Amino acid sequence: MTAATLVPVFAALGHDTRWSILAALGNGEASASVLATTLPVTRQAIAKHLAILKDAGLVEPVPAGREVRYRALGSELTAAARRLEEIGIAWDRRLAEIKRIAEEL
Amino acid sequence: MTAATLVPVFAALGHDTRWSILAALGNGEASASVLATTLPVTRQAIAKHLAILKDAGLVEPVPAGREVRYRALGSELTAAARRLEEIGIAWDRRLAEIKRIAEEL
DNA sequence: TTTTACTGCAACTATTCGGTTGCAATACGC
DNA sequence: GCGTATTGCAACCGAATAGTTGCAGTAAAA
Repeated sequence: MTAATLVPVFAALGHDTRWSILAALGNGEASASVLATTLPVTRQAIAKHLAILKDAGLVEPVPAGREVRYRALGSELTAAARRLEEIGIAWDRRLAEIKRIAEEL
Repeated sequence: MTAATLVPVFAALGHDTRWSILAALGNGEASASVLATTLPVTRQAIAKHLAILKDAGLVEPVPAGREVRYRALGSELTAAARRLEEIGIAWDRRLAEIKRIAEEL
């Protein structure tokens, strides 16, 4: 996972409504119409969010008869998490190094 | 780290310019003015991004004489990464469970 | 003390984003 | 075949966002 693919993932995760959608999909696949019955926005708004989530690779369409269900994909999430953790550890390691040098003086 | 504090972190990470700033800070503390010499936006734009990053807890101001340097904090990043990984694993576990049930039929 | 460099605040602009309504197309159920 | 439910597309609107310029305040340096 490169940085170019990482940023859209975080952008997708940076909105409450999309977390609501992801949380709902955590209980199993659902179509935009079904999601619209429980969430306080219209089906079209949900469809847009699903497109964003799909482009980020966080969600996968599952055609089921005349409707299109969506499934939450955890793999992309864990991949992003790994990258995030690496970067965070690198920063803190640098901070610790600077602190160590400062205390030596 | 609760979901309410998690979403702003991802929103902050969902923009290229802010990643450029974070990458620059990864090489050590820097002020908005210094960052503006290398990045292709004005100091004021960088100052706004730094405020967003600070609110998300990703960055910390370090007053140094008449200037204000900023330091990248890895701790918030790793905390967010842990949460993300948990959620991703939970989703994939559910997917595997569904697949198992489907194969039993 | 005067100059200089750096920060902070405010106003303004253009674009993106989240959301809505309306309509066309299509595939299922009776 | 006919009605109905479901998706997809396009236009539109208001609010938020990313960016700019300009100016005032302030602290270091000469």
